[in-house]
Amino acid sequence: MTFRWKAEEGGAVVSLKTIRNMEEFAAASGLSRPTVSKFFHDPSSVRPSTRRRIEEALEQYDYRPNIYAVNQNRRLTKTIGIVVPFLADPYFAEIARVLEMRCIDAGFSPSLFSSHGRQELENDILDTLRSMKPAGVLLAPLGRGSDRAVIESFCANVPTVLFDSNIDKVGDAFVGSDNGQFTSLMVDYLSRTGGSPWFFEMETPPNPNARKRRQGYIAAMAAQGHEPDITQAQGTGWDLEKIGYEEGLRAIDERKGNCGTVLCSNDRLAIGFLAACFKRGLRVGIDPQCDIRVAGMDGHPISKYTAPGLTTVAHDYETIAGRSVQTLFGFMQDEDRGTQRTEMLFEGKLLMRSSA
Amino acid sequence: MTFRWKAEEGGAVVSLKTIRNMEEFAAASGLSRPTVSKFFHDPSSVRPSTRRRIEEALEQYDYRPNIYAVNQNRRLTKTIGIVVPFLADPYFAEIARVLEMRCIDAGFSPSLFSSHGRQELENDILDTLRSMKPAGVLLAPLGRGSDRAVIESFCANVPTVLFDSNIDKVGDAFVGSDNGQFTSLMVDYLSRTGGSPWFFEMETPPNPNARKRRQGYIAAMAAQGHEPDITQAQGTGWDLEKIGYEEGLRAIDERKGNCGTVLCSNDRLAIGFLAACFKRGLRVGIDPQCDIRVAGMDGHPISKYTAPGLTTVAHDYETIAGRSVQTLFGFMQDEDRGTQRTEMLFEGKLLMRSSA
DNA sequence: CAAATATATTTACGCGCGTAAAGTTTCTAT
DNA sequence: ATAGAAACTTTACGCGCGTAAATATATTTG
Repeated sequence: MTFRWKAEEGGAVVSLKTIRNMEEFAAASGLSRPTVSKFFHDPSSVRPSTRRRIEEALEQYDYRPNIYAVNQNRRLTKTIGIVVPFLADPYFAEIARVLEMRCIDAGFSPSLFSSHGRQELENDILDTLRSMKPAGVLLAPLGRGSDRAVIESFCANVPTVLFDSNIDKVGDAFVGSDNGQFTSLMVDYLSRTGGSPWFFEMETPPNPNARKRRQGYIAAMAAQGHEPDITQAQGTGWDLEKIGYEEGLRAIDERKGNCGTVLCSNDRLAIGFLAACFKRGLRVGIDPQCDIRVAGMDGHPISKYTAPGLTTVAHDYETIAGRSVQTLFGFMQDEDRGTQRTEMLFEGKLLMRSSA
Repeated sequence: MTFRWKAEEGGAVVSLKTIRNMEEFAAASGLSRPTVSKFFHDPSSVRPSTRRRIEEALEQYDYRPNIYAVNQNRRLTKTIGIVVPFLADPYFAEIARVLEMRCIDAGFSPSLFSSHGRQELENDILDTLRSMKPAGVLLAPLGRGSDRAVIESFCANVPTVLFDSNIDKVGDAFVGSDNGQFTSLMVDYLSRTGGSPWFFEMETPPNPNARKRRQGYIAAMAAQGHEPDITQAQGTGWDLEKIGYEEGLRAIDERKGNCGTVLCSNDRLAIGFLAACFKRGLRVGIDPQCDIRVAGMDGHPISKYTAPGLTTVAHDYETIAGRSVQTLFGFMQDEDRGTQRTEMLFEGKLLMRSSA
């Protein structure tokens, strides 16, 4: 038996047995194991005096129940899985951060995963996650790159709320941004303040929202009686600034400086495009003496600090995160989930800065 | 007992019992549980013919051992903890990504945590992590904001490699960048190509590397016979671009346009500073007709796409990640870890772009 | 083909905890 | 004070798997 010695405030010394399990901890606090077990399940479920005794013992011995033993015997754990397609993307980093905080505040243990843009990793993650018996999962799927069958079967077993990218009829709910509104809002603004924009996007974007944004652009232009004017960038993967830069150069050259106003499908593309403008000596901004106006969409954390500041439509991060978690919690209680699937779309907020 | 029916290719139908545990799975594959257990521990430890039988059964039944039961009975798990101070910072997002991939490739399950810049969360994470019995932990501590005692006691129990921020004598090893070299390299370059820089940093930076960079700056300036010229930005937290922007405006105004060359303590600060320059109408660049040269340090993913491209010193991400993981694996085997602590510092690479 | 060796089986215990049932003590309310 | 409820203790089983020991079977070697 191991002993360690701990100096008390008064100078007295008390022998502290190293606690190996709940049995020993219960003995140390002068209670029975079932009572202590009850306490860890819900501290308010025991008598206040009992609770105090346990909490005092807890300070002395810093014991924690073995999570593996606990989780083995629970049907469901207190874990909430959070899966994003690409964590190195600041948008997902930011929303994951907010989601994590909300889960922690609600007394759950978030477990964060990134698919790193790869289908086989997304599948592996869902496989792992299923075996973790999570209380629920917040999933932003790869989208285009997802294996629908895998995600579908996963959602059949685990309460899941999809966010960011929707997959038709999969999961208990979807929470995301109204991409159509994003584009129509921005097209409207750009048209009023200068001229209607051409659209700069990827031909094969990694994220399916891009498609909705394109459709939104086309619709918004049509509503104003304009022909859509779309330039598609080549390239695949998540290195969006690079693609925006390189293909931006090409686009600028093709248009021979006659650029007017460009709406980029997302902020990272726009950031690359801004670099391309700088490279070609184009002055960017809403100011009449400038050569081109550039706008983006997403409200990327850095968009405020580009030169010039990027005019964009920002996701409502807080609301999306809040509603995702809240919706998930609803389904976690619900016995007969799967009966009705809800979709929630939130509007973006126009951030007028000096680039357009 | 639950049955489900599965149509075979030939049209034949086979009854598939739902496998509940290793016992049932062993029965289904016509083997004993201990043998199957051995297989999952190491597939090559059973006879090839046996292995084939299990793998075939595995395809039919997609059974996975209960991770909680497995981990309860193992002294150590196959988990590797990865802890970063702030995941929404692209530098940490990027290095975490690389670390994760390396762990996966080595057959481990990375578990990713962000302290979100808060000490109490860092402590909680370490607490959780300890109870997870991880094989090892890769820890980038908050640094200044860390609770030394907590980290120390954690490292005493778990093989831990610190990265990014060093804490004196804590952990089995430290792997990071040589911040002194970063600054001396940059000061050297800037002095040769224009004039020696003044230094723009935070007064109370969230990351302790900032201190080393300041010292490096002072030393490098002294080596060239110059007086150091340091401007300290106010503000706390991780919103570095904002601080760089707002305090950058102040610094520019104080210097009345007479700015010369500025070296920012890190790229995010520099990005904010660039925005401040743009706001004040200062032309940034190495070109003689520009008003100011701006340099940063870190090799931030976006630094290439600022306008103008940011001259900076880049971390050797791949090497740092690789050596961190490799070092950790070494200590994981080692029985008498703790005898000697190693520190590895890697040099940064100068990225000459057009901002300085 | 027999002996030597490698591999599998059988049996059994332990891990740390959830949880149910029955009995005992403590609290609350009249 | 006393009944009744609430909380606790005791006892006991189960979860799914790791793992050790003894035994049985299969494979390799000469």
